[in-house]
Amino acid sequence: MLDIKYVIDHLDEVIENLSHRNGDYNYLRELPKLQQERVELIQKRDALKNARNSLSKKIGQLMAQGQKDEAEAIKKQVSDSKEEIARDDARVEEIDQIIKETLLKTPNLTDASLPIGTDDTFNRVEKVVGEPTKFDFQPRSHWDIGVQKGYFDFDRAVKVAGPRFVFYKGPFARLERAVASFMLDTHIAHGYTEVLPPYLVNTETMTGTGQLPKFADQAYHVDNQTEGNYWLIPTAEVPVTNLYRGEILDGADLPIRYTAYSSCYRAEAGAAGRDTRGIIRMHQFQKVELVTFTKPEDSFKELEHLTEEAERILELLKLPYRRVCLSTGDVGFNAAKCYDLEVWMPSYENYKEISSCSNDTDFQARRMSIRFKRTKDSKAELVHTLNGSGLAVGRTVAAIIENYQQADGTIRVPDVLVPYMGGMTVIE
RNA sequence: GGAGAAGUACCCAAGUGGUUGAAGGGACCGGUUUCGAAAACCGGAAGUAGGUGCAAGCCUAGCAGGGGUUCAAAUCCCCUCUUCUCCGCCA
Repeated sequence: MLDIKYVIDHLDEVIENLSHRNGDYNYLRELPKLQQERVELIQKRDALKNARNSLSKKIGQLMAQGQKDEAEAIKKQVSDSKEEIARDDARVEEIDQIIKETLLKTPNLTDASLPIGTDDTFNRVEKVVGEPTKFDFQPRSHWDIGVQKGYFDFDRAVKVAGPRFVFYKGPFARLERAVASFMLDTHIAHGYTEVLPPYLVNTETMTGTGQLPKFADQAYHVDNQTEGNYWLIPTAEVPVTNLYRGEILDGADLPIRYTAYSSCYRAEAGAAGRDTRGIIRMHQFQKVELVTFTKPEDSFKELEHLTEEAERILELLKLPYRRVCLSTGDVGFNAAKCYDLEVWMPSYENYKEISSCSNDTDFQARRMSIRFKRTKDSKAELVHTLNGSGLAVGRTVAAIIENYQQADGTIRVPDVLVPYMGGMTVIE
């Protein structure tokens, strides 16, 4: 959520910035009028309330002195303002609601360092690590390999759940678990604290990180008849970032760095026909997430730190990848700046997104009211929040299967994963 | 799921209709004492949001959340949430 005062004071600049994301944000021009009406009403109403409060106090005193008649006379006077106060209260509340709804559906401002453009073709490749894997045989896709070996079962997943679900079996199930453990262990060795969050969260939480109200169609809603009204998390970012919703942190504790493994649930509405083969785009997938809370002046530096932490996984797994800075038209709703990490995927003969690392500046923090104090006596300021995949586990497994496949149909286990596979060096 | 109890500021806690935004502790800050510390004693400040002002300050809201009664609500009424205890069920 943007700051109402900032939006009003920099209206043209804000609309100009947002226009680089695509879409029309001229509705923000309604805000100054609303805000003005709001302030005028508040001033008028507060004056009425002030008069009422002091008269009421006087009534108390008169009653205590036994001057009943005079008290009665004042009572009448106070009653008269009641209706007007109630009317003003209602209108202020109404305006607050409109302002809030307007701001909640408005995305974050993008940082000046982003390439300006309408879509992903304007994204800027910032670095390329390793080279596309070369094979002296015809490489196969991870789904061909998995289905043929019986380690991926898509057909029965359709029966049991539906399309875009999968059963992992045998060594592939173990590989998924190994990859997740390896990622977590790596991150905690670099100062991230492991968190195991709830997979179901409430509506306030989903609103705090920006999934609601605008993207309800992307989330699964779980509504039990007798108890509970929950949303399945689309990423661990949601519960973990909401950890400190409504709190004031000690500035000395920042940055706070968390890593969390979770399953993630996404409706993938509007993705029909995209990535339909394999395990690239599932309704449920596993991900290891990185979440950081920082002071405002540190967040862009922290974005580099967090992205490098995610890259570390790819480097240790010796997977070819590149880092891309998303353009203004491709960057997510919450983010001021976002790097995608893309892994080389032989079946696509291209790089495929495997991590998305964002600096959300104070956008989520303002929605959630997460603040910090530099010292005990200083004013509370909004923190900056960041998050990134470190990494998507399923896509990492797919990348390993494809990049580490061998001519005889077996798959070599990356060295760093061997201990996690119980010493197994090759998946037969 | 059933039955009870409770939710007041950083923590404990008094307060059942009228100068109570809130007694009293603790923690915190300053001081006395001490080589220094602890303890004790003295003193002090106190959070949040909105409005206004250069500022000091002033006004409004706020005692789990939301409604209601009243001239006036932490205090009375209704609903919701959460926590605790006992029973039941459960990985």
